[in-house]
Amino acid sequence: MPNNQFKKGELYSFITGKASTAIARNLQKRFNAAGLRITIEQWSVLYHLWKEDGKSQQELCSATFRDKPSITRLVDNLEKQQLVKRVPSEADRRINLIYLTKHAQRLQDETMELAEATLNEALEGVPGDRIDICKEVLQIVYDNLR
Amino acid sequence: MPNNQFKKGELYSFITGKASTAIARNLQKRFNAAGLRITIEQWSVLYHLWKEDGKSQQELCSATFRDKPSITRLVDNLEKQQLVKRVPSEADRRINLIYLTKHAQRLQDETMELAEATLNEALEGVPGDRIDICKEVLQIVYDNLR
DNA sequence: TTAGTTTAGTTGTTTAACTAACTGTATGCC
DNA sequence: GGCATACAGTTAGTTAAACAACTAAACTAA
Repeated sequence: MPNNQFKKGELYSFITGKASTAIARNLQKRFNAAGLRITIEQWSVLYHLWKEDGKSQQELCSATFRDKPSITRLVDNLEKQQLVKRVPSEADRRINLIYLTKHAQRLQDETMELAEATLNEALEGVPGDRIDICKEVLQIVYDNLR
Repeated sequence: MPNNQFKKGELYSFITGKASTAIARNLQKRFNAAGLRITIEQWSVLYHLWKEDGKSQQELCSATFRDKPSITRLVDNLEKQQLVKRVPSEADRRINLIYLTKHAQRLQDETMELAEATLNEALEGVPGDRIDICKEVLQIVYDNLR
């Protein structure tokens, strides 16, 4: 059966992403309260560098689902805050490799704990198997539209 | 059982809302392709006015989950494009009531069809009962954090 | 009635997203 | 080698979000 049987009223929240907006705001507040002067968008870049340092800007584009100008400016701002450093690739001089500074390395544990706290608050009362289904649906949505 | 049993890897997508970003971009492209010069954010304001015309800016804040400055500027831009009109309330002169113009009324059917098309594409292959669960989880997340 | 408070909306500043146009480097092909 | 093309990243301009500070109107309580 086709799935245009969802009701019109459901349309809005899916499109506007109220849930993920609420999550992002909650985490940003936690960062602010902890005196961390980084934005969620900056954190999302650091997140992928913590997983693997020295990614190119292009790789950060794919990883964070952002376009090139967005990454240029995020890296600009992260560099101003001395959290990352652009290093031209030896092999291909078009490429910048982005490396974490010591300062940014130290942010990992604290911010990941805050992120987990936000998710625990967000998902309170939701059984694990429902979270899994939700996650799977969102992954399919992402794959369908990418 | 507590639900901090979700794996770290799941953390990122929930927070960054990649799925809703993908949905919004897809719908924006459909608007552009149809020659409609409105943003998703503007559409989200119109959406609530189509449901009930003449809302105050404050009511639009709650409905769209945006803050007051955001609504001020969205209404500014919608007014520039002759899509809405600010009308000072007779009863309380602090309040602006926002009314759709004829032009905006005509946009409803076309944009709603495009939004449904986006959601059909996004949710292709997802059984209806899984969509329901996903929607419920996102609603709980929103309620938990609001 | 008037002083203090709340409410509705606006303005200013910084950060980010999107599009388009641009620079510089690498690659592929003849 | 030289030219076309593709690729990595930057710059410019518009729209939007978050936060703080502000104006004006309405309410409250002495």
